[in-house]
Formats: sequence, structure tokens, C-alpha cells
Amino acid sequence: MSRVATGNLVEGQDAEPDLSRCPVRDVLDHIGNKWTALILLTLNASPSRFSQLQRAVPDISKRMLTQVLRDLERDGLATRQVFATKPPTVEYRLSRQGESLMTPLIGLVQWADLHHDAMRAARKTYDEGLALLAAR
Amino acid sequence: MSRVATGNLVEGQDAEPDLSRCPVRDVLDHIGNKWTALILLTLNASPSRFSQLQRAVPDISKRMLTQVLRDLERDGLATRQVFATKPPTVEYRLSRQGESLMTPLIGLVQWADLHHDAMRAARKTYDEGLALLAAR
DNA sequence: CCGCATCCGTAACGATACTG
DNA sequence: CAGTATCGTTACGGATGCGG
Repeated sequence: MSRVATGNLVEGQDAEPDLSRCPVRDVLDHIGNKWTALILLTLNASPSRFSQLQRAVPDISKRMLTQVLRDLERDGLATRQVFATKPPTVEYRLSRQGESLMTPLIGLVQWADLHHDAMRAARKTYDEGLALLAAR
Repeated sequence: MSRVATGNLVEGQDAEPDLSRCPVRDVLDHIGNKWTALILLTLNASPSRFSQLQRAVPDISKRMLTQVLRDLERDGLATRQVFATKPPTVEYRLSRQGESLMTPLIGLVQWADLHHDAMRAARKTYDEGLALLAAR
């Protein structure tokens, strides 16, 4: 396992800021944005065209969808295939790498389904506690 | 499993925007921010005081650390315990909920460790491809 | 149909100084 | 030690319009 488990999250403070950061940060910074994980899950369900993805995730803008797809392609998590039809057809699908990410990602999804209610309840309780303090 | 696996990421387009969003989004929006996952992993390694956390993650600001800890507490993922020493001591630790998150989260960490190099290589290749195009 | 470019508002985040 | 308050910057993301 990585250094993380030891509690030493970053390399000892070397003079070099060092660009290639901790793998954990790198990966989380990528799937952590608002849309990436959702698109990955959608592509996992089935390879899709641009417009299909827009329908699957209705509240993403074209701008963001394009950007997320470029990033996935760049990171080697998805592939882009253009068909010279008219009008053109572009299909996105998960790469091997992308598929391998699904296992841990689906783990998170399952956790989310199981614990979402409890989390929302905890938030409510916490906020009500604050409200009591504010009322004085 | 949730609707996600079917590719239907959000509820059918009901008139209600509905505040309580898809669990997946909710959870990812929380651990997806720049620091939360890192703090969770650190707390998992061992319960820690505020300043210990700062040392474990040297490049987080006090402002952000405070905010992340408040959010974790609010979501019921971590607990905050104050000891009336002088100067005061505050210890944070994972709650049961928080611990249950560790399983899927560590899955992601392991994936990151395994695939980080390949991802960086893919990026490099991609960027070089772009450079070739730009050179013409 | 696909997707790039532009403009712009809003958050997230960082640095610093100050308090119990 | 463990925060809060304030300020400034940056990057994320939405809306729209053009082009292949």
C-alpha cells in the first residue's frame, strides 16, 4: 500500500515542490470534479455518443461534457471513435484502464446508496443544533 | 444497486428539481473536494489533533482544515472531542460511518497506486500528440 | 451532430492577522 | 492550541453563439 496508510501523506518536505503529486490526490482531483464520475458510470453502463451522454446527464452543459470527455481521453480512461457518417457520429467508450476504475468506483456508489440517508439525517441534526444556539 | 447501473442517473425529468439529489453525486461532491479524502485517510491512520492534521497534510491552510473538519462532523463521518486542558486539546476521530467509508475509499487509493503511472504516461502521450499538431 | 470559443458570475481556496 | 475574520485570487462551471 501507499504511504497514505502510514499517515505520511506527502513526501518528506523536500525542497522540490515536485509536480507529480501523491497518486491519491491526483486521482481524486480527477474523479472528484462535479461530473467525471457520473460520466464514467454512464459510459460503463454502455458506450455512448455525445448527445446520448447529454441526455443521460441532463444538467451538464456541452462545455463541461466536452471538457470531461477530453480529460478522460487524455488520461487514457476512455476512447473516442469518430465515424465518417453525415452528420458525423462520435462514440465514447471506457478503455481497459477506465473499466478497471469501475470496481472501486462502484464500491463508492454502493456506499453512497447505503449511507446516504444516514448522512442526510446527520446533517439535519447538526444544523438543528446550530439553530438552537443561534436562537439565543 | 441504484439506478446508476441502468444508465438512468437522475430521476425521470420530474417538474420538481428536488433538492435531495442522487446519492452518488452527494457523496462524490463531498469527498471530491481537494482535501476531504486526504483528511479522512489521515484520521483513519490514527485519531488526531488539529495541529497533527496540519502536519500530516502540510499544504492545507487552517481555514480549509477547519472547514473540512466541520463538514465531516456535520455529515456524521467524524467526531470532535474537546478536552478542557490548558491550552485546549481537540481530538478528531472517525465515526462508525466514517470508518465504513474507508473500505471503498481505500479501494480507490489502491487503484490510484496501481494505475497512477499508466495515467501519467497516457497524459504525456496525449499531450505530445497535440504538440505535433501544433507544430505544423 | 459534434464541439470549440467567448464571456461572465460564483465558488473554492490561500494568506494573513487576530482571539479565547 | 485551536480556531475565527477578512481579503484577494484563481478555477470551475453555465450560457450562448459560431463552425466543420
